[in-house]
Amino acid sequence: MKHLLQDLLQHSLATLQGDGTLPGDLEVEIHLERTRDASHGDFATNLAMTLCKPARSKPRDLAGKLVAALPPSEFVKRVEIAGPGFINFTLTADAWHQGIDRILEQGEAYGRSNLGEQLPVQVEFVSANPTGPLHVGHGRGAAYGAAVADLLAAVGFNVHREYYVNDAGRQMDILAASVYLRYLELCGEEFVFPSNGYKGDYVWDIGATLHRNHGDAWRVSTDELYTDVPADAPEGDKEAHIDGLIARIQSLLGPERYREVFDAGLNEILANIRQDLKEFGVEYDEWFSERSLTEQSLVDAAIARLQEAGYLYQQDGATWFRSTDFGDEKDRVVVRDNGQKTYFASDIAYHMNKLERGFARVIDVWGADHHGYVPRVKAALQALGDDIDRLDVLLVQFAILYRGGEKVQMSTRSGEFVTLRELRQEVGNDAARFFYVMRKCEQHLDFDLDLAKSQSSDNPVYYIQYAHARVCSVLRQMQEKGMQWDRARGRDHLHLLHESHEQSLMINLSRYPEVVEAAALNHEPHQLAHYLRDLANDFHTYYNAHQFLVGDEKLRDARLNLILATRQVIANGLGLLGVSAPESM
RNA sequence: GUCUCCGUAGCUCAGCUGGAUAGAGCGACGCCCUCCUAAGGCGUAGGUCGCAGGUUCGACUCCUGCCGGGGACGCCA
Repeated sequence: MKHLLQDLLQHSLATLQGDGTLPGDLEVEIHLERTRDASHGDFATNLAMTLCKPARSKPRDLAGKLVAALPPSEFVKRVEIAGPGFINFTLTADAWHQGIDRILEQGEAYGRSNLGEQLPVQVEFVSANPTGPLHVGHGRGAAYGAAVADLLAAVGFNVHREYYVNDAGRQMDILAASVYLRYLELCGEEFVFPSNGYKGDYVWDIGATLHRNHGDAWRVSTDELYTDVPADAPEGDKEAHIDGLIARIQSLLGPERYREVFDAGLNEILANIRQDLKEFGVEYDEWFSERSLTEQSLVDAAIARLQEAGYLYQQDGATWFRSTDFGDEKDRVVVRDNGQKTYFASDIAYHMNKLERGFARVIDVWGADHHGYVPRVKAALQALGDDIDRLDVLLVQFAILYRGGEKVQMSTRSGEFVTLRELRQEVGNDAARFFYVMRKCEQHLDFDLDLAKSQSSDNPVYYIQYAHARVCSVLRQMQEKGMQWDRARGRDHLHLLHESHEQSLMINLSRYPEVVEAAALNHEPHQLAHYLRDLANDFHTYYNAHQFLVGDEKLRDARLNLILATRQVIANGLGLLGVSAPESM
């Protein structure tokens, strides 16, 4: 409907450009908005106000000319010029009625479009290190990333969902060492577990599996293990301690056995993460291995390209990237003085690879704590001659859990954090998915566990789902009463719907495609969440005010068409957010 | 210190990329089922949009500077 009016205005503009009222080379975006006040009609545009300068005419005069040049349309009931120069459109009842019919006609496809023209877009999200289970912070990235991806797909982009698996690097070595130490403990060795090691119970479990498979065959004595290993904190340096242990374990086990320990941890935890996300309704097209970058020498290739471009230099034994040339605060190390490449180096290679894969747009969903990281990644891509406008980094703030009005304390230290799985078990997938995307991503999220669990209208998820279930319930009642719904009869009598509740429901239903479009293009699923709440409110109000299963079958079917259309839109909208639409509650 | 996000009703937040008289929910108060789920609905009260400038026909929205709060600033990943 919005696009139709925009087309009409486009014609009008072309006419005025043709007769010289407006400059012919003018490129204008027609801004059309829903009116807040019914006395201003249904849609309004400020076109005449924005164009009065190039037209060198008064806004209201120009508005008059624009209106005069509008092609006629069966859906436009009235066009008025108001205020400083707004052009207000009032649509005919037919226009709204056709909208209802289109929803029933299109069903699940209602709200989808081909705006994206199947342009390939990559959305990379979650990408948590496989060093432990996903926690509630990752959950927000998962729900948000999945919703953004689904929204983009809904408006016609060819979306590629990807998880970057950090299966290389020091943190994974620390995990491997932690697993092996737990294994040694099961063999009967006694020592103080490193302060920097991973202490979660899951590390025990992996160590136990290792012990089951190999018995004491891979055991080494504590004395042997700690030879030449620097002391741990507080006397010594915890980083040097863990690095020393890793090196010692690597040499004692040899490459093959070490790799098995390493992979035991990696595979177990990654499998857990995949299962968790799958149960959360989050699916990926690709799990991209960091290790594969190294194996294909892509990291070396990236460093070589930066070298050729002249942006690398040596200092203090390390290799630095001159990111300050591109606005970063300071230069960054890509190869450490010990010869190890930094995480940043593989990230350059990864992003280079992403762009080479031909995505028109690459979207990274990161935790907001990585925000300082954005300039250096963009700097690297710029140095490599890539178009950094193809990369969007969306930063997601952490979620803070509240229970009984109190903040739930969490710390990643010593494994004391709430996992995503625990959250899902406590409040359910639907509430978790919805609550996570209720707020703008860059905003701190106060996640009220009690509210998420409550089955009342206070809880927006239940409120919306209940609207859906109520429509289903009406249909069940209809059948019990032996009534039949005839969609065509309903369609032919939509003109009987003249209650104000019916009108506002129809108007809101017609907004849905616009909401999906805006939510997708702005990467703001919360817009859809708020819309659905509003729509459900319209429905509940209507439900309370009027009986649907009335004796007059013409009116009854018209009303059923309207509420079935409502059900469809709620189901479609919830679906895009990964929330179910139950038939009964 | 630098960067970044935030500041709108008592609380939690919207505000459609600059529009017309600033909106919801919760909480408070007062109401509504011989009726398709009261897991619902209606009404009332509640605001110097942090402060001060600027940009213009027009600012909650954009710019600058303050004030207040969260977060980030490693040869970690």
